Amino acid sequence: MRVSRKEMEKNHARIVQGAARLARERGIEQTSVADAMGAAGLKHGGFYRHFGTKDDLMDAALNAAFEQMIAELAAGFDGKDPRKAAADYRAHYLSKAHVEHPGFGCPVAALGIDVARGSESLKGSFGAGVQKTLGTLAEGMPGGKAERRTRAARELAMLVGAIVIARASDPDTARTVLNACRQSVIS
Amino acid sequence: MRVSRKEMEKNHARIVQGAARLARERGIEQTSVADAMGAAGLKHGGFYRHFGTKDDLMDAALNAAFEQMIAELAAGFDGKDPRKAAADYRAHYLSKAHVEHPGFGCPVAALGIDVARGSESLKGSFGAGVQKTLGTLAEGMPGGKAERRTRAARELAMLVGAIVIARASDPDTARTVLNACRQSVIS
DNA sequence: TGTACATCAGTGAACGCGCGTTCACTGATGTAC
DNA sequence: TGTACATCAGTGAACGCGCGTTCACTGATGTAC
Repeated sequence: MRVSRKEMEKNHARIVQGAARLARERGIEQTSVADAMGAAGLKHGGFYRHFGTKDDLMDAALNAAFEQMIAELAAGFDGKDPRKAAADYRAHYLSKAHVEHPGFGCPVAALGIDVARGSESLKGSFGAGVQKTLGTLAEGMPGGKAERRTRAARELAMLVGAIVIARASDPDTARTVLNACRQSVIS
Repeated sequence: MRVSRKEMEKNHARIVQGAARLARERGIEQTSVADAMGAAGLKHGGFYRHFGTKDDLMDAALNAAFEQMIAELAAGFDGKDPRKAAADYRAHYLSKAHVEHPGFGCPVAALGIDVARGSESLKGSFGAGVQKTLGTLAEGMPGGKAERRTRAARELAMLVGAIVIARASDPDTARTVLNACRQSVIS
């Protein structure tokens, strides 16, 4: 039966958060509308009171995942030495926990290939998220303004590639690549 | 009707090659058995004369994609200055053509996330492919033996991350990241 | 504030579709003599 | 080499299943007075 507007907004947020987690764990196509509704404690029938299509949900979920990551990243830089913050973020990003729990991790590493196969609108949201990430990460890089941004882009590419490879490989190969990237000098 | 053993082997190879291309373009789950058979000029009904399950086909397709990439990579190193070969490979890897045509490109960048969500056997094949790739790429890196391998792992991570981000982003963001990685010093 | 009615968030059944897999069948290939 | 038969690669129809989406219905919420 009908719920209050406040309750509905909470449900909406729970659907998006659930979809953001499930999509990062299983993939966009492998996360069904019923899965996302179920994660919010609802049945699938009411889905279209919240979203026009599954694509709309996944766009919202992608944005939510980026917001989460960027908030964490920004918190790490807040009032701290930017060089140290960048080094800490790398260690955190390349951690065993991040490799093993994509559902709460970086959407670039978890959903990049899915988004590449998706709609232009999804790619727009993804690109915007990447740009915001680079903006914060650049603070921790050495050099002038343009140089910092270039280095941030390189750093993000290495981090994303390392996680993608680690998740898709046997434990030995994963360890090799993660260790190699942990030792990389930020330059 | 029945075809000769030689014809059957050719069909088998065409199914695997077609699946290797389609999986890299659309993803493993998004490539149907009928699609792979169709790409080989066959109807879907005969599939199970060639493979036990769809998973078996995708394992073969993944191995074929790695073989292709490693053969290309090795050819680039054959009899040439290893430093120059590594630089050329990077330029080739980060090219517009590679971003736009995943079907003939690196399986790490095209299928990494799919494999991460797949079976352990798929991850074993993937890890082995990564190790072989690192072995060749290491020849073009500076330093001692262990150092070269570490640098190769970092280089591959950056290349893979750059392509994943470029494919999933708007053209502006893609260009930013690709250019940043092209300029990176091999160290 | 209290009442009467309209609204609409959520439910559960139903739809058409594409999927992986199975199977009876066909007829060219492979083999035994 | 030639013949007779067994084999089996490929075909097309069929299966059960899960998917995204639709819809009639329910009853609590929101609103007009």
